[in-house]
Amino acid sequence: MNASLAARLLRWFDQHGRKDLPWQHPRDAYRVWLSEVMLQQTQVATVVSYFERFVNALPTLRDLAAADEDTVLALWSGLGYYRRARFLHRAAQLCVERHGGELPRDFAALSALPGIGRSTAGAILAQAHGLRFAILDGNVKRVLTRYHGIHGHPGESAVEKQLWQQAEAHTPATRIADYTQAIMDLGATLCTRSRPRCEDCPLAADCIAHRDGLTAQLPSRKPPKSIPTRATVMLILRDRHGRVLLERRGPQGVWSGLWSLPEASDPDGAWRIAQQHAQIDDAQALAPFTHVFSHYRLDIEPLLFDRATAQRGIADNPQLRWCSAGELGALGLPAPVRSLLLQINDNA
DNA sequence: CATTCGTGGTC
DNA sequence: TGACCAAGAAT
Repeated sequence: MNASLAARLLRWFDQHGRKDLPWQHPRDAYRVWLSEVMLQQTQVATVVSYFERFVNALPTLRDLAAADEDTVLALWSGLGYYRRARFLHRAAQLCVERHGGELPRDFAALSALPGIGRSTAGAILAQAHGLRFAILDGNVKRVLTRYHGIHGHPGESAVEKQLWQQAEAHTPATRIADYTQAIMDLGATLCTRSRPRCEDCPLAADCIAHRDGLTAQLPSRKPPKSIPTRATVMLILRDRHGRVLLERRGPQGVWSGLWSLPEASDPDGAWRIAQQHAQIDDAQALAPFTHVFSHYRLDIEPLLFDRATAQRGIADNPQLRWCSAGELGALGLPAPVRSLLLQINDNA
């Protein structure tokens, strides 16, 4: 009989696991939490630089709680899923109000905080405090569906329930933090979605998918669904000093809370809106492009109104601001908007 | 339970 | 080059 899955994973981890990730040194609750939230639906290679910049600017939970939202969103800008940043910020403030400025060590209190679900709460308790809680992220799902030969998309509740059950069952009594890291490392480095390196895997001996040649079929794909296409005109109002008019987006919907360009549904509407904000004489259509979200694609037509003169009264509206190129770095901007404005500035 | 949240890399 | 998807959670 083979040694337990956990024992084999830990032995493998001691030799091949990742031990230099920036959130592992030091491995305190705040840093683990921040890393776990950044890593939701986001790969390690993308997160590392964001993480280092974030903890450098806001080294402690109290620093985060005391920061203003623009600072937090600017640090998050480009990472996507901006609701994560707003939840993170709010959760930090709740910790100061209710938990003495620290993350609670209690599962219920932890997972009651915004942005912390079952898996993230388990990861924090396991990695920061060595408590026996399971995680179930994409890596663990991939490892367990293959190891146990579980069919059906992991998003289905019945499948997910089964996976949680296995995740709990495999979690050992000791070395919880290492085990948690080990199973994620296995999924990230060996048990990858395409071309898994089963020849190096410590679990291959009794892995059902490996035995039956099903590693390419598991985990089961999400049933395909077509996504709609939407269209928008983005207004680039630029004054004689090169400043551009930005508008803060509302709390709901995509890019919530970020600074973006004013939008219209068509060029005529764009002219109307432009004239509300500034005196303008001409518009120049820039090259349209498409931005793809996970649930729809957005066709963007940028319209440049150059040499605009700001109307009076805009200063009264806190959701509007004229911004120089140098100020953009301190603001949270959607990735395509930041890219667009950089191009404009390069050509001007 | 299905939808809504970004972005960049991979094949 | 376009479809797919990666350390999920909230509603």
